[in-house]
Amino acid sequence: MPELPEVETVRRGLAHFLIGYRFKSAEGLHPRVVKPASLQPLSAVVGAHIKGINRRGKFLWFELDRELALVAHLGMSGQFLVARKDRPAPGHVRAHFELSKGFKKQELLFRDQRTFGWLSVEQLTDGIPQSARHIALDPFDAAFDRSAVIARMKARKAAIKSVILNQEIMSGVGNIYADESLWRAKIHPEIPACELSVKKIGSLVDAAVQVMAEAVEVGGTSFDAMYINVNGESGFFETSLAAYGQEGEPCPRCGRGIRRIAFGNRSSHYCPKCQVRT
DNA sequence: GGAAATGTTTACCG
DNA sequence: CCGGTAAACATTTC
Repeated sequence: MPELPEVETVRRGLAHFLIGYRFKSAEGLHPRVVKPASLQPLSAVVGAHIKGINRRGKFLWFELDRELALVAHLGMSGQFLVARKDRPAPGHVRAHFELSKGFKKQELLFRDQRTFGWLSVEQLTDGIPQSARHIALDPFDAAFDRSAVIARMKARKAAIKSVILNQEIMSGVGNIYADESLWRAKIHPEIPACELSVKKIGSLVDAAVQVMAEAVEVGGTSFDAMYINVNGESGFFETSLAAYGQEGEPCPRCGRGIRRIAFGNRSSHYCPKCQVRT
């Protein structure tokens, strides 16, 4: 379930287990796993040393000791698994990597049921891969400019929910955290952004940061040393969601039933009492 | 059988 | 050109 907190959890897991390792093999196992814009096949990373794992919004990349980076987007269902050879291979494995560091060996799998995720080999410009150049800073980036982002949001006529989801204004928020942030800030998802006060938009941005930070906390504890599932499943979803997926459940704040409405191809969930469209 | 599912890109329209 | 919406991508699960 990859939004920023899940991708960050994956990033931490990969960094924890793989920094310092060198790629020994790299193999795509599905015709669409390598993004068409990739400069090279996955084999271009063989021999490269992993210096770091970086992230912007929901984009992830392996920083290597060469010009190129291995970039990944998890799409809707992508996962990285640091697997063990003595365990059975799971289904839907789209790419396979072998790594080593001295005597130590690791096996990395990229799994993706729905195949909206991808991998690519790209050039970095100012440390950012080509495919993420248009993605705005996420709120955990040291250079994130809160008031500039709020001002850009305020200038939009579109519904606030599509504005908070716009990865070119602020990155990282997906459908789940959008609904949770709007619920926390008590904002109806369909209000045009320009009709909200700067203060109200500020409270929404703060709510997004807060809810995502809480999710990262929970997600960061889920590693299993034996069969390392670096997919960011956190347990956060079942226990802590106030609005998303809670249609008909009582609002944790006021007890009113959470309502679900259509939003493009998916849904918005909100409390009809706390989040009024004025 | 139908509906819905965490995301991004591209096409299209006004 | 811009902003905004809708569809497309594929598969599984409820």
